[in-house]
Amino acid sequence: MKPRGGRGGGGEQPAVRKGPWTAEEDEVLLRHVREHGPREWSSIRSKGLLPRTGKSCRLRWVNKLRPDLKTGCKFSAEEERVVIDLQAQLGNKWARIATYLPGRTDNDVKNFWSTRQKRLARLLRAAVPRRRPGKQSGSVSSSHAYELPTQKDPCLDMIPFQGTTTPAHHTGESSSHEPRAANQHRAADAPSLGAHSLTPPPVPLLTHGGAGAGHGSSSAAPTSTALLPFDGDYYARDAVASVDPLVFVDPAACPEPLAVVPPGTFFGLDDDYVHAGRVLHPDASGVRFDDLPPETFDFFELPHLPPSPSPTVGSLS
DNA sequence: AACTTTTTCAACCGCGCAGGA
DNA sequence: ATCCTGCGCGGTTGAAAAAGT
Repeated sequence: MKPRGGRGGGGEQPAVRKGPWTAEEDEVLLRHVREHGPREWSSIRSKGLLPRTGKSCRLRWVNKLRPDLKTGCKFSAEEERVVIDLQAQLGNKWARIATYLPGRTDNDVKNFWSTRQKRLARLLRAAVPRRRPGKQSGSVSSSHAYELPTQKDPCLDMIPFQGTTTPAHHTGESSSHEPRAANQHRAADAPSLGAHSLTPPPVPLLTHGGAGAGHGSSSAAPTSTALLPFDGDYYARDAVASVDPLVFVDPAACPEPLAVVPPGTFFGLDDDYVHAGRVLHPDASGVRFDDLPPETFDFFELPHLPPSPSPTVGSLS
């Protein structure tokens, strides 16, 4: 990464430096925080401690130097679930979502989400050319039993994390994931949340159209709402095992299935999908309906969905 | 081994809000 | 009431690293 060209700073202050931080700069910043706390960012430059803007200093602290950060570890299954659920409820309120994830920053969450979106979009795009829009209702792939999801399709209620919840799933199996503990400890930090895990107050989760949900369309009145318990691991892993499946998993992040989409829930998955990228197979990357941007579903000719609303989240905002 | 593609992550930018003058 | 300043947030960019061919 080459340093990006800086602009001249104003007045007598040294030119603003941009680009990667050096260890020396980090040290200066840390010292400042030690002495003054994580504030007065602007004074760092005005005092000539660093040729960095206050914003830059704050960002560096928040994203890299804070002592409580989880660095270098991928999002766990639990964290993924939290992000996905909260994104569906809050929209792209990354900072807010990050408060539910100890050791994660808004930048982490943002990056995680956008990576996911890109990956999923790419996967679907790779698959789309096989079918042209229009005309072929229900003909996703005649050689497969899968059906196109429609907004009314109850299958959509099977969208992972939302419809697959079963009370019986809570087996503690997932407790092997360290994030559980993390979330528990965080619960105390999130006053607006209830006690269990991150447990936000019951908020209607969108249970249809991953398309909408994926865009933080919390204000888009869900056609059906399910007040899910927001249980620590409502991945229905147990149920998962009994359903066949397209178990979408990110093997790197989670050794266990995250969720399952029974046949027919998704779309005609054929070899192309597999070829397109490690998906749709028990060892595939995490793919969930509600991850997908609406445009991803254009191809399915879903009824027109309202534009992604601003995340007016009733009980969480 | 070399090259290409994809993913990850650090950092910047612009905007909006809040608080103080 | 208005302006200014600092801060925080969300979106975006681009380099480095990893994975794939």
